[in-house]
Amino acid sequence: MHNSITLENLRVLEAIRQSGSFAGAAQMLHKVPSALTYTVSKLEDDLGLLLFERSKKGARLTAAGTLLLEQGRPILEAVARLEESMRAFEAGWEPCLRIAHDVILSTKPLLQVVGEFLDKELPVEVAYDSVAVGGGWDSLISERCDIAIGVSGDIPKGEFEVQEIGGLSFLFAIAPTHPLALLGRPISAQDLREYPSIVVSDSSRILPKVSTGIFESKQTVKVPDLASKIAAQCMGLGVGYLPTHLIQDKLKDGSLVERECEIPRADLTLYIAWRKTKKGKGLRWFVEHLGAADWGLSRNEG
Amino acid sequence: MHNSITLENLRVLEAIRQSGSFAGAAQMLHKVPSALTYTVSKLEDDLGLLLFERSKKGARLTAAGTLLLEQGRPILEAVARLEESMRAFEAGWEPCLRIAHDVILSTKPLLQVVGEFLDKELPVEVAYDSVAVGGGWDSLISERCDIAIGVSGDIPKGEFEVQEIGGLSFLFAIAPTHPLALLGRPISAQDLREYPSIVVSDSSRILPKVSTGIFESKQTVKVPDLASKIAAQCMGLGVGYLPTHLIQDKLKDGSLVERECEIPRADLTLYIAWRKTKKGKGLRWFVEHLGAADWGLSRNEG
DNA sequence: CAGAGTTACGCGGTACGTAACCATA
DNA sequence: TATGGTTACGTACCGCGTAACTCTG
Repeated sequence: MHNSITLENLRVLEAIRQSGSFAGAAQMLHKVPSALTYTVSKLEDDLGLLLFERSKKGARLTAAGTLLLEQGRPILEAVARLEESMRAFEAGWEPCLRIAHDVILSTKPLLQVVGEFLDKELPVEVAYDSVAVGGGWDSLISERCDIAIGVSGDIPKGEFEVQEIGGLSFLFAIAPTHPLALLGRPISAQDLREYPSIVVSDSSRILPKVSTGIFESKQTVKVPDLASKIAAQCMGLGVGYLPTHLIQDKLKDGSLVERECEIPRADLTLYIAWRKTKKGKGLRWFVEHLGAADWGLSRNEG
Repeated sequence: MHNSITLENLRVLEAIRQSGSFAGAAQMLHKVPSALTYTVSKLEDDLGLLLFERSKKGARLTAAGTLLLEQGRPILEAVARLEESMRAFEAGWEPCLRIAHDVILSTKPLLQVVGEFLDKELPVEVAYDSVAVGGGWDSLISERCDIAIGVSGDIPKGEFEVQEIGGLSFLFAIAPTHPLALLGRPISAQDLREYPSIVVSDSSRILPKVSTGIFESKQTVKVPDLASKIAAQCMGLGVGYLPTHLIQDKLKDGSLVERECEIPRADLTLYIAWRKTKKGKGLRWFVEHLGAADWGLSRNEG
């Protein structure tokens, strides 16, 4: 009476319902009709309910049978998904892959790669999160992600592996109406002190704070992300270096103009990074495809 | 390799996880440890994955085991619910009970009874729907509900059973500012023709339309439900009979006043109705409790 | 040695195949 | 007679209990 419902039972019921007869279901399941008679009869008197109306022309579900299968079908589907999950896990596909994406990079290439991955219809859940400039290492170290895209600078030694995805250069770009744009000569440190700078807040929680783009300015405006910084500089709120690849269109339509600045901003090499211990196929696949994606950066190779 | 996951397997895994050891789980399941070793080992090499890290102090789930059980636990719960459903069905509780509630009645007693029923924690889904005045029979006949509350008039013969819940009387009640309120004498049919009537639209789809409260008026305003009709008459938009029990407060605070009208409106006896063929315990229970509820109607009995 | 897990072995039940039987179109 | 369901019966396997072994605290 207890635990009489098994997955095999449900599969048998479902097969009978689908084919409309015990005989048809027996074929589907590579069994003989008498086996199904046995199984169904046993279940029926375990439950104390008739599940099929038998006729000489086939079998149809009773109300009880319908109720059972209506709730049973989703269970079978869940089990099928679970089996698929386990097969994938056995084949080396991790059940979940978390990607941290530095906002300094466009999301388009990432989304494209994610889309390609989803086409494989694997039971691998992909989660991605945008992190502030420089937040990738932090996310990786604190195990909030498995892959960080767009990390740079010193590589925390030992447990991580990296792959270069390109170089990032900066331009000192400001609104054409800004006083510094009209200067007519290279901008000096002295000039900079006279005007506010726009600074992206660093949301890194573990690594020491690395302020990117801080000049010695009399005022600074903190903004949450690079898009805001670009917007702020377009409005002439302040000045600062911006990643070349993100402001091509702004330079073209004149929202921003490039100026020479005496305080240089070193080029940055960006990487994808992940833990050496993680060896899932999903991670491999993503490292490979993210590495080959076009992030709009300068590349040394090819 | 296929269909290696069974409910019994999952139950065993869950017991081991809970107790933290094969020995403890064996006790829980009234089995011997070797049985679990057998079961788990078999599953493990069916899946090709280690599910537990065995130590001399117990057993802990591996990543694979965690994945399996994380998806497996909801499946076990679903099966438990399913078994409960079947037990209830076997005991005579139908899986779903649909109640049609005539808007002429307050929902409060209904909700109270539904609340009591839910306290029994049976796997019976209760659905209720409000139907327009007189829509109960229609809903019942077309199998859109199992119980109709507040039906009246002729009883479609044969296949239905009914139980009286009380009588419904009507008052000719209108806004105190309405010209007919100031008439100073009983209102005649002639008087009525001079002013708009408020009529509740009948949403009945199968039975012939029975217009409730249609006078021969030069104008009629169709409203979707009784609440709207009351509101409309309070605003002086028109006149008509209203159920006594629904306008007690309006009469008390003076939003409506009662007037005598020469065109009478017969009292109505209201019933609960259901199909004779339906014999579920839920239906029984609801008929009994809905019949005993206080609908604010006049009762003949005790 | 107490308590964990595993292995070897034997038994009982049960799910299933074979086969014979019955009923309908 | 072709098709579908049931019953009777024999069997193979599988899950489980018994028992002996191993390892740690």
